[in-house]
Amino acid sequence: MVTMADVARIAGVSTMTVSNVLNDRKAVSDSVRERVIEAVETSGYVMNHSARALRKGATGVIGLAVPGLDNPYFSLLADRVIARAGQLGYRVAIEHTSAEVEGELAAVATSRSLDYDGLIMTAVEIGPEEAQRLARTIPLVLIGERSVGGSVDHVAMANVEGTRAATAHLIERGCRRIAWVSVPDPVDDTNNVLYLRHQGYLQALEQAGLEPDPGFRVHPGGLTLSGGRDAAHRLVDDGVDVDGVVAVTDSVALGVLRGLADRGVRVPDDVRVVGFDDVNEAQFSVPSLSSIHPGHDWMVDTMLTLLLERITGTRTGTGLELVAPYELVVRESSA
Amino acid sequence: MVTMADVARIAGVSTMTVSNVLNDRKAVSDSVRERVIEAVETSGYVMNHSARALRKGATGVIGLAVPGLDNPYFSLLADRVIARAGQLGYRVAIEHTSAEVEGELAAVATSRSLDYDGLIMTAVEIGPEEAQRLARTIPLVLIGERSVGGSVDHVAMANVEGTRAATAHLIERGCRRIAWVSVPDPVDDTNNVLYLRHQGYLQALEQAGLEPDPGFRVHPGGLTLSGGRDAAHRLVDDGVDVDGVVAVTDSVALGVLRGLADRGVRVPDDVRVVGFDDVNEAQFSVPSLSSIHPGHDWMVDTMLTLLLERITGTRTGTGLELVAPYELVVRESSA
DNA sequence: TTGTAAGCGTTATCAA
DNA sequence: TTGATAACGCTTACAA
Repeated sequence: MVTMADVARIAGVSTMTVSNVLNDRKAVSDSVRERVIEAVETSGYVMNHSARALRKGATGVIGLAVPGLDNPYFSLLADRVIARAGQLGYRVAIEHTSAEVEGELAAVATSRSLDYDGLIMTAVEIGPEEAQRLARTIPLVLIGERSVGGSVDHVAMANVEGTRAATAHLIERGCRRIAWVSVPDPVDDTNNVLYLRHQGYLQALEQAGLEPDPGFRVHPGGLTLSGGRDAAHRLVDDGVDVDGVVAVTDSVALGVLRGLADRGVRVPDDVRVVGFDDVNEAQFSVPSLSSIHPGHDWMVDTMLTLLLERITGTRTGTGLELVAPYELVVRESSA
Repeated sequence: MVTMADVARIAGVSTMTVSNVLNDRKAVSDSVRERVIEAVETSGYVMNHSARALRKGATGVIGLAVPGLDNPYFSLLADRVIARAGQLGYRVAIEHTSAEVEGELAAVATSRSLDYDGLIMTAVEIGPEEAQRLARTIPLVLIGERSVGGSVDHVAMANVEGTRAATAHLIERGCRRIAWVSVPDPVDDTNNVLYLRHQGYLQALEQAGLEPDPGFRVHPGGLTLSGGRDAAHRLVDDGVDVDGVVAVTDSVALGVLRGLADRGVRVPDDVRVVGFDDVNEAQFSVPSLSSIHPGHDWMVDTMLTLLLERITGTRTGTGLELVAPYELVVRESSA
C-alpha cells in the first residue's frame, strides 16, 4: 500500500506538503505541486479514508436508514439521495431497518452512528425519545413524519392534505362509495404516516357528507404490491360495493390495480383508484395510476441541506419541521 | 466523545481489556468483564470504526457499484446484497456509476477502493484491463458479464441461453414475427450483456428458420420504462407487423406493455411479450409479464461468497466464472 | 488474566 | 512556502 509518506519521499517533500497539495489547502509553489502530483501518479497513491476520518473526526459518509430498497418509493428516494449527496461530496451507506426486530432499530442506529457524519431516517418505528437520544449522538433528519422535538429536523409530506385531495378528487369525479386500503388500526399518533393519511381520507369524506368505508384490508407490514392485490381480492370477494379506492401508497395501489384486474373489475370505469407517492411506475402501469406527488426533489434537497447545516454546525437548536409541497397527478386510473 | 480509554478509566482497567471484552477475544475474568460492560453502558461508549479500520486495515464495508437504484433490477439486487451482507457482518455503500462520464467509472472506483474491503460491480462500461487493474487494488466481483480474466471473479447470468429460451417460448406459442427491443448496435463483445442477449434471440430464430427483426428501437441509455414505451410506439407507428416482442430487460418490457396499450394493441392476443430479469413488478403488471428469472438469490449468495473468499484470502489466483441457473417464468403476457 | 508500548495514515499546530 | 511533531482511537505483539 502506498502512503502519503511514500509519495513525500518520491517527491522529496514532507507529508504535509503532499497533504496540502492533495487538499489544495495552502499556497504551494508550482514546482513542488507538480512534483507531488507526478509522484502521486507514478506511485498509484490512493488516500486512506479511514486515517483521514480518524484524524478529522468525520467520515464523509451519510447513513440512509430505510425499511428496504425492495420498494419503489424507497429505492427512488435512495437513488436521489445518493445522487445529490454525491454532488455534495458525501457518500451514502444504506441501513435496512425492516430486518430488525422492533426496537432494535434505535440500538443499531446508535451503535453505528459514529460511522456517519449524519443520518437520514424514515421513521417507521422509532419513537420521539429514541429519536432525540439518537440526535444527541449524530445529526439526524427524519422523513415522513412530524413533531419529534429535540434537535431532530423533519421533512414531512403533506400526508393529511394529500389523501384529502386524493379523496376529494374521487368525490369530484362522482365516486360515492370510496374504500381506504391500508393497514388496520394505525396508531393514533400525529407521527404516524398511516394514521395521518387515513385522517385525510376521513376529512374529505366528512366534508362531502359521505360515509367512510370501515374496512382496512392490508395486513400490517404488507404495504406492498401483493398486499394491495390481496386487499383488492378481498374487497371484491366480500362483495363490498365501491366505486373508488384510495390506497395508502402507490405500491399498494398498483397491487390493487392488479387485484381488480384479476376479478374483472374495470379501472376507471367500475372503480377509480388513487395512490400516494407518485413512484416512477405509476406513469407506466395499465391503467396509469393517479397519485399524490409528494415533492421528491424538494424533499431530498431539503433533507440534505438541513443535514449539512447540522453537520457543519451552521444551524443548531430546535429541529425544523418542513412540509413538502404536494401535487395531485391525475392519470387514467381516475380519469 | 467517549473513547475506550474513558471506559477503561471508569472500569479501572486497561484499554486492552476493554478491547478484549468488546471483541470477546481472550479469556477475561467475569468480574472484570462485568465492570467493563457496565462502564460501557453508563458512559454511552460507541466504537469508533474509523480508528479500528485504520488499525486493522479493513473497513467492514463492501462497495456496490450500480448504474443507479432508479431501476427495479438494481434496486432488487441492492436490497438483497445489503440484506445478505448484513448477515455476514458487512455494511454496503452504493456507488452510482451512470452519473459518471464514460471512463471515469474506473477512476472513481479506484480512488475509493481503499474504503471498501471488497467491491461488487455491474460491469457496464468497464473494460477487461481496467477491471484487472482495479482487482489488483481490491477484491472485485463483476456481475452480469464474462471473461475479464485476471483475479476478477464473475457471476454471470445465462444471457444467451435466457433470451434463447424466451424467444423459443414465443415461437412455440405460435409467434413468427418477433421483434427484439434493445439498444442499437451493442458492442460485439462477449462481455456485453446486451450483445449476448441479442445473440440468444438470433440463435432461437435461426434454429426455427425465422427471420430476425432488423430493428433496435431503444435509445442508448434508455433501458427504462419510458424507453420501452417509446420503442413500442415506434414499432406500431412504423407499421412493423409483429406478433411477439422479446425485450432486453423487464423495465423495457414493462414499458413496451404500456406502449402497446397506448396504441390499442392487445397483449397477449395481438402480440406476446417476454422480458428478462424477473423483477418484482413483473408479477403485478397488467398483463403480468413473462420473464427470464436469472436466479437472484443464487447470484447474491455466490457473489458474496466469492468476495469474502478474496477478502479473507481463502482463495487466490485466477478469477472464477460462475453462471447462475435461469428459469423461464410464463405469465399472462405470453400465455 | 491483565497491562505496556508502538504504530496504523492522516492532518492541526506551530516553528523555521 | 515548507517541515517537524503530535495526536486522532484502536489493536497487535509482547511482557508481566
